[in-house]
Amino acid sequence: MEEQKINFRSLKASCKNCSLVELCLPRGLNNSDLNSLDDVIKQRKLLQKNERIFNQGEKSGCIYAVRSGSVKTYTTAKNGEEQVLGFHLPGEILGLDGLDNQIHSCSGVALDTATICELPIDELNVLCVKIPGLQQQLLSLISDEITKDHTMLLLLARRNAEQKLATFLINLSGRFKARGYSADEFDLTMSRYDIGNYLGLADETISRLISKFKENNIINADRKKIAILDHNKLCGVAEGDISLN
Amino acid sequence: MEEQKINFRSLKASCKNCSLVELCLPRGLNNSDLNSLDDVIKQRKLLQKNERIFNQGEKSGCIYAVRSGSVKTYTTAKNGEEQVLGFHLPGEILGLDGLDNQIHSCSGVALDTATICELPIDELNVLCVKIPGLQQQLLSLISDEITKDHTMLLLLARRNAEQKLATFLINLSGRFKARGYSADEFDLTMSRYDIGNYLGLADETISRLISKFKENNIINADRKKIAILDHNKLCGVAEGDISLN
DNA sequence: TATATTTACTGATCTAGATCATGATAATAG
DNA sequence: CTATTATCATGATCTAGATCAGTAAATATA
Repeated sequence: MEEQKINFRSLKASCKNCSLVELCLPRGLNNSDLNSLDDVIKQRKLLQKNERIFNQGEKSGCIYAVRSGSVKTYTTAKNGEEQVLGFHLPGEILGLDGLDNQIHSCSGVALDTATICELPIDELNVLCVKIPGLQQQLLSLISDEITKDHTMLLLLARRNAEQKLATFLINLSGRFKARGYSADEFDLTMSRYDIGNYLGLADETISRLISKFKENNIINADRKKIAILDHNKLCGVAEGDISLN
Repeated sequence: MEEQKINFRSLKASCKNCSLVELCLPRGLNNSDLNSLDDVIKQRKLLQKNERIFNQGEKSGCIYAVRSGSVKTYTTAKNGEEQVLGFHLPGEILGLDGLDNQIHSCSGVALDTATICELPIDELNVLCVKIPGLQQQLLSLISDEITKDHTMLLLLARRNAEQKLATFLINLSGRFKARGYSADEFDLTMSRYDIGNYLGLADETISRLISKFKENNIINADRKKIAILDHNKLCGVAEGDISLN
């Protein structure tokens, strides 16, 4: 009974026929290498909203790829308060902070119904020796992660609320586009509170800014539904070239 | 003439007899592995204050270890403004954002007279296959870097000015201690401006806070000279348990 | 279907920290 | 040794965004 439940939740899918092959870890690998990678992937899990993928303080021995849905990662401070570290879309990798196979310093949780691929680090390392392209791809992911964090430090330290939210929306838009979705119309899976937490702002500020962007005909928004009406202007706000009334 | 100058600046030193062996990349390697690592290290450079180690937008093909002195890393935004990403003490590694052997997304500059070890990434990768301990150590450094960045995101997004500066001082103190220096008395090599930039604060705020910490007998400070008088209280401020008048 | 709970929006008020300004001290250059 | 420049400290003022408060709409639960 228990086992059947687990089987039901592990999906039969492979990197080889995954549409994310050009965005995700397997990028650039040939067919035979893809098969080796598929052998290593422990299972693909279907997660419901708010289900955890991995937990801060625990050793999972895996990194994770989002296959569908969306995920947020966050750290919990000593006093219990949370800091959202990122939102992750299909094809994006999370859990790199545990890549030395030690405990994770953050947690990952599904923001909606999501499918996750688990990649055991030990087996991945063995495979990296055999497949140089995989090693390269992994290094590239690490560098990207560090660079992304640095960009975020700049955003948090030097930008005002308008710039932060505009940058956030432009970034999301670009990532949706890269995945074949509309760059101008999309649904947010995270709450205003999560966005505010991520950007170092109060959730009220996020609401107010969304209203302000609407008044200025830069975006349209109805709760989670977002439409970008004027991409250039939004970029102007993000860069600080335009300051709204 | 030119060549002689370069020779003069490259120092004869090896990981094997470096006092930082237990803090730096070679941690945990045996003597024979240390020799292999020494063979890979391109050169050790002596840098004067304000000399660059690597530049944002350039491909250096190396990661770097601080052997003596101190270093800051920073990104430069499109509009030219800088964001300090970190200050680096002896035994610490920088340049991991270029580990995929692509261009660096930040720059590194000496804060005072410093010695730097250059580690060519390609050769390091080859060596990692031969020396599993080195691979493990490198992964550990990467995970630490990502975790450190995440901690910094939390600090920037959720902490007030007092907490930020107190956390900064405690962190520095601990890193000095780990290197065999006094945890309670040390010299800052960076300016108030750099500290403020790093913590997302104005330099005036840093000056004011240092004065406030002095008034509360938590620290003593005379320009760059810092003495921590009450470590517990400083921790209390960092945690937000104590709020100063 | 009714009720409770969460999420989003908006107004009023407050304050932490930015900004502007000035002087003092230290480091550096000439 | 003196002049110049960078760094640091501190006062006065201002404001972006937090906090507090209340309502409305959507979602979840009974």
